[in-house]
Amino acid sequence: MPDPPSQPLYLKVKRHILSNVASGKWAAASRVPSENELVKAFGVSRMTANRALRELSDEGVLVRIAGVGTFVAQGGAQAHPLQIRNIADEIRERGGTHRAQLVSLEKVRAVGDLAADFGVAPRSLLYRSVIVHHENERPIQLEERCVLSAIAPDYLKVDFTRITPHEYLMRTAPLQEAQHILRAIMPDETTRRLLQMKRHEPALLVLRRTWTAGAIASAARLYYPGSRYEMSGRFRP
Amino acid sequence: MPDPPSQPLYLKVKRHILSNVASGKWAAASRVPSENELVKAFGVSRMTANRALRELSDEGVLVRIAGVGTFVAQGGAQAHPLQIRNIADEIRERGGTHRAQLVSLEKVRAVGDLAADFGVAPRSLLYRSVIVHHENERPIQLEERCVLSAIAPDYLKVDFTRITPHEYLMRTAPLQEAQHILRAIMPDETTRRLLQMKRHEPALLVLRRTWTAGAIASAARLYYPGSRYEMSGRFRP
DNA sequence: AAGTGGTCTAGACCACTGC
DNA sequence: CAGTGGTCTAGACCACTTT
Repeated sequence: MPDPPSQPLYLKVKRHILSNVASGKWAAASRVPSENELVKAFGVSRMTANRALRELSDEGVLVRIAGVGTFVAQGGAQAHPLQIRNIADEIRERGGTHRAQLVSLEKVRAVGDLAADFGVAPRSLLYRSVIVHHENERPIQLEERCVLSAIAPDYLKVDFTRITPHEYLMRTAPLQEAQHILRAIMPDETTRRLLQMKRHEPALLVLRRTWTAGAIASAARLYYPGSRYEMSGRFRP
Repeated sequence: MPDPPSQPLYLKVKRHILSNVASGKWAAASRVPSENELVKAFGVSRMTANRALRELSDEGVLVRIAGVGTFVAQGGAQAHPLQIRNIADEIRERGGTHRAQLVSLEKVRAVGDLAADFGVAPRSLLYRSVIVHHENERPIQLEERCVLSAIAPDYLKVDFTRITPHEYLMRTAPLQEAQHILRAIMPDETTRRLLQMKRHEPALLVLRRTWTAGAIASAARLYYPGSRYEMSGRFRP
């Protein structure tokens, strides 16, 4: 079948299953199609169906039992101290007012560090937004975000003073997985000025990458002034 | 080749690569054997070699670049901010050696903020330990911890060069709930010296409080050098 | 042109579970 | 017994990078 391999077949199968699980159409503990059923339904080889199911199992979405079948995993009710929250909601909950200042919004090619940092192929088309979020007119977060153009084709037309990238992306590409990296750093001069920080004041840097069906959908660098921000979370192990 | 499949072949290949990476024989950024080289070396098919390399790539051990090769990933000091981990285990998992340097271990009275933090009456009896944890003889965490004397009566007699406070407390007072607060700060002079940090280098401060049966059992201030440490976590929302 | 990784196929054998 | 997942093979085509 010499189809135009626009995207890998195993990803198509993964996405099909993921969307059914995410929408709740396939409830937890319910059975998903077996490898042979997927072979017939998608016209792929068993190895390809196997890879889709195996990866979803590795990711915790499915549970496989040899000789029995494959089932939707129980959705763990876990509390995460580092939630993915919308900064505007966060500020409003504290009773503050949120304002977004758009610094730049453009189309870029992933080259060098960008491709490596964000884990995409070199020269991929990305959209990049830089926004300063203010709480009560004081800058509290500098958000530098890159998104895959394929995920959000209209990204450049969005009015990010009215809606945050987080809100927009949640609508168009519901995330499945996220990675956070936290560092304490000294901000560079540009970052320092945008956040109106004093000299020698450290910043908290959060690198956040979100994934949809195995592909990175969006990567963000979030800078917080050390003196004005803290992250906290409470949970039960 | 109908060998006794005592263990999957792709796991043998993975283990071979992992042991070479963990032992440092294959340094970061160095090249690992290509799929075809593994095919010859292990007598497996290319699909099997591919699976071994792909999974190690998914796990962050390797980085693969199509058309170029497969390389050992840069392994930084990493921890999950969401988990409460034992720093000694964390270091050992990275293949490093852990050493604890006891700075002080004493009995203190809860006064002022300390009493408020713990929610105990002023002048209550607390135990306080200050320890510098080293990874490969470089300081990586300064742990300043206070525990309720009622929770751990023998705290002052423990040899904290052999067991971490975390390990000890897990035995005597299994925690039920925890709170984390993360900040980027400039360390004071004492902290800076204990962690052998450069001037103007920021630190990551984690305030951790744990509860047992509704009462605070322990409160810790964990300082990490910003240049030598990062926390990361990956999860599904 | 040669080598790399990325994907895919159409078979195969195995151990296991449920009927 | 038929069905399941777990693994493996020997090919194949592709896009890419390096030489």
